[in-house]
Amino acid sequence: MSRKSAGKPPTETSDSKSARTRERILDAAAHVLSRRGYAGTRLSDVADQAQIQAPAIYYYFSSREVLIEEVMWVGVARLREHVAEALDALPADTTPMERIDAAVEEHLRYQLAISDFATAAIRNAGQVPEDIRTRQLSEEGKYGDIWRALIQDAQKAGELRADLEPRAARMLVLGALNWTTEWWNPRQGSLDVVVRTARSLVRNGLGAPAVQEEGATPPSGTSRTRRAATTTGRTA
Amino acid sequence: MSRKSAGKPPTETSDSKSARTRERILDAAAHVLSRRGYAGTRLSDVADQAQIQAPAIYYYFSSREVLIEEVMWVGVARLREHVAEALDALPADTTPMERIDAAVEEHLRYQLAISDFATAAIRNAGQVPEDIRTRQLSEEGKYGDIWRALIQDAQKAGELRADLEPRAARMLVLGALNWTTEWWNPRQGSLDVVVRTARSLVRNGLGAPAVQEEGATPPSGTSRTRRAATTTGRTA
DNA sequence: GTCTATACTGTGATAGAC
DNA sequence: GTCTATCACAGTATAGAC
Repeated sequence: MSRKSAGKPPTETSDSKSARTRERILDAAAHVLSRRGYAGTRLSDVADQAQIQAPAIYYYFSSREVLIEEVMWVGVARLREHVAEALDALPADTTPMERIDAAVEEHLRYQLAISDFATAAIRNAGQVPEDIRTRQLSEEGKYGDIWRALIQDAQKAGELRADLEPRAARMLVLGALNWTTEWWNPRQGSLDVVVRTARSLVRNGLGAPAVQEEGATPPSGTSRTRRAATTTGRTA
Repeated sequence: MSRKSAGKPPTETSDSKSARTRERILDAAAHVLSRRGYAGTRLSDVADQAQIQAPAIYYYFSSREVLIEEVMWVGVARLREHVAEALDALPADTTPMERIDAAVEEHLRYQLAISDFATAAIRNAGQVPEDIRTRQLSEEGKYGDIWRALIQDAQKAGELRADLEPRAARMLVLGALNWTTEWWNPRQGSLDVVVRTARSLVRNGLGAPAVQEEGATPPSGTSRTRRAATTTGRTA
């Protein structure tokens, strides 16, 4: 909310050519930022990637810093919105552990879909200047809150193993998920396999052994697992 | 192995003043590299941190790139050596899952102890130039091999849950561990708690439920857990 | 071994044409 | 809206004093 773009940026959220160019610059910046890092991100490279000339960037973003900050922000904010919506769409009687299961899947699929933004935000979190970092931390905090609640609910329901410290458990799980951008590659193994393994790892890592309800969340098949646990019950 | 340092670097591995200065520069470079990133690492900042003047760096390292590459290399290599030695010290009858348990603990404790080097290697893995990256990947591969073997052994022994894809499981676990440098802070919760939570998470996440052998690896107490599973059996 | 002084290169940002 | 031209500055690397 309240991106502090310069003074002239064209009618935001419109679908004009201008808005599309702006989005192209943002995509290009995410691409460069994720591979070259904060200090290594040159506007000339962003411009090349976006197929415009460097000075044109200043028409849409008031400075290099503002552009980079928006990329980092988008990386976390879109992920949070996506996961939050998916969780809201779950039926009311979904158990805490099933909700965690769904969050793992949605986080992974979305993060790997917008991997340039996610990777940019992840890799550069600790390398940006203080002022960007402060605002970024508050955005990351919002996403962390979602997971804090998920785990707290599981704990209250007695579904969380007792020897786990909630904060450490949460960060370890998020670490496992975030790290996927560093090694997963669409050409090297299917996404479904990663999702299935991650769900299993997290569910069994956090939860008390077994006690599987009927039909709820079977050990999952292979590919069509997708929205098994998340949207299935929508009609129920 | 075979660091390609310039032409004059003083009698390596000696404990001369020269060798100590070299180590100070390396530490300083790790410090700066982990917070500023590859492109943002300025030799003047490294020099400030090491309490020398910038040009003095060139007496010990032939170029900025060589210095940075050595930092990245040290980050992974020392971790690998540490974990490998700890695993070798385990008694011969240690079960595969107990070995994984020990590896988790050793990885965490060592990584967080040399966090500047580890963080530098982790954050910049995807941002360094192609040639450094290539050599770095081979070093990371060696460490990955250790974990590949650990998980393969567990699989052969039937201790690994069947719905886990070995490679994905390995990378997810390593991600959870690596990511700790991003959030763990000595002043914010004890290391023992993190280690205990991580061990529990991984053991239950990877392994078949329960089937706890007598006395082997109890759910662990609180702090003195340290070398419980790792060195205990040294005499056995 | 370490410092002072300096050459050289590359990049962020702006002014102003089209 | 986008480009050409240009400025100012930061940072690597080296030569050479001590």
